[in-house]
Amino acid sequence: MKLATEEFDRISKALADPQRREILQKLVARRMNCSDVHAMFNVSQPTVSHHLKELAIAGILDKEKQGQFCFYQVKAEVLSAYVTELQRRLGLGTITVAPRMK
Amino acid sequence: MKLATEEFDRISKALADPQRREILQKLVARRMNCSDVHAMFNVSQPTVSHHLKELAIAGILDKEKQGQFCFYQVKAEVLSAYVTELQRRLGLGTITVAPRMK
DNA sequence: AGTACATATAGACATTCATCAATACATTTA
DNA sequence: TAAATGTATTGATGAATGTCTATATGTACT
Repeated sequence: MKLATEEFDRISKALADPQRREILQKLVARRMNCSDVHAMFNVSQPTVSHHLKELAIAGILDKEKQGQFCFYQVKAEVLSAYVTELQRRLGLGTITVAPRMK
Repeated sequence: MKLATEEFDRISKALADPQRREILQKLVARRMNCSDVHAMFNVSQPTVSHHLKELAIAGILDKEKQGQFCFYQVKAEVLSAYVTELQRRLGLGTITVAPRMK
């Protein structure tokens, strides 16, 4: 999977905010809905919703609505592609391992 | 080499700006001084200087003064450590290859 | 000394952005 | 239908930031 420069930059920006990065890390561990995430951090629900949206727009989260809940899930292939592209741009070895199963 | 969370976040931020990222990529190819970099982009010299400083503060550039020139060089071990830490946080395989020789 | 060149700093400005309170929208349940 | 719950949107606000011009600092050369 190849990332265009705009997608790459979008992901870089999405990862640049510590709060958003931490939210993402929680979602790496397990798929969750918005209020689950909200319960884990000291930010308001709209802020969580906003961060999840940014991550989804960047293409690294999948959004799945189930009734009144909205589950967010990491798109491991995109993250993997991002790291690969990052390595390439940084002149590092490009051996990237397939994402862990969950 | 292990990166603390603050260092990790600092690097993430440093990579988040497209202009700065492009400057970094040029420096991956070869060590350069400020005006060399400046000649490659349509931004002012102070802006280039600022970006180089940010990259240096983040720990991914080495600054070496030679007479009136100031050479900047990529610190490949730090970049490598960053990618490794990123993979870890994203739940991706952590096999990271040693940086290319130049 | 004085000029030219390389780089950094200071200060200003516009834009982006993380955050919040308030509210709207949607869905479930009593 | 009404209340409760989950999520998204709106609008505001303060802080961070990328960029510039002008200037300072430092170094080399004549």
